[in-house]
Amino acid sequence: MAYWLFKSEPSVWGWDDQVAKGDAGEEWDGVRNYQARNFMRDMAVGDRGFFYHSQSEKAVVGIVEVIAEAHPDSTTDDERWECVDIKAVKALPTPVTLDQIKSCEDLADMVLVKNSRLSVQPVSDVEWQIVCEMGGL
DNA sequence: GCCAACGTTGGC
DNA sequence: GCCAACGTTGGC
Repeated sequence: MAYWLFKSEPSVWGWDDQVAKGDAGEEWDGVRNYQARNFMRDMAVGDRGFFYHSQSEKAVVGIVEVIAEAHPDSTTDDERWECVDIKAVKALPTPVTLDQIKSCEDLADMVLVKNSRLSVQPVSDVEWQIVCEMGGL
């Protein structure tokens, strides 16, 4: 199983919105970046991901699960763009902030730190474990 | 609100 | 195919 990180502006689509969708989940649409799209193509049903709030909050707030593989993005007719469906699994007891991640030596190589603009990114097994622990899981 | 970093577009 | 111009993102 692979791990990922999904970034969103909470004012547009936040963790609460994701939770409200329940097990039905929602497609992660609106991605218009090739790198991010390619990562979504690599995802498999059952993969887990962090849900990250950018902008004012800048913290990992929850865990999601991929429930559908990449398919055409329903928000555009441009067939270049695809997206997966994800559902909320559980909130982190304590959100893990970007500051915390940056101040942890073992997380210095996280894509979140190195390429902050990428909205969908891979997370290594080790990074996953560390952030989960920091979040109280 | 500013600005740096990055990706994309389009002219040549 | 290169590169300048532009738009967008996201941290500060």
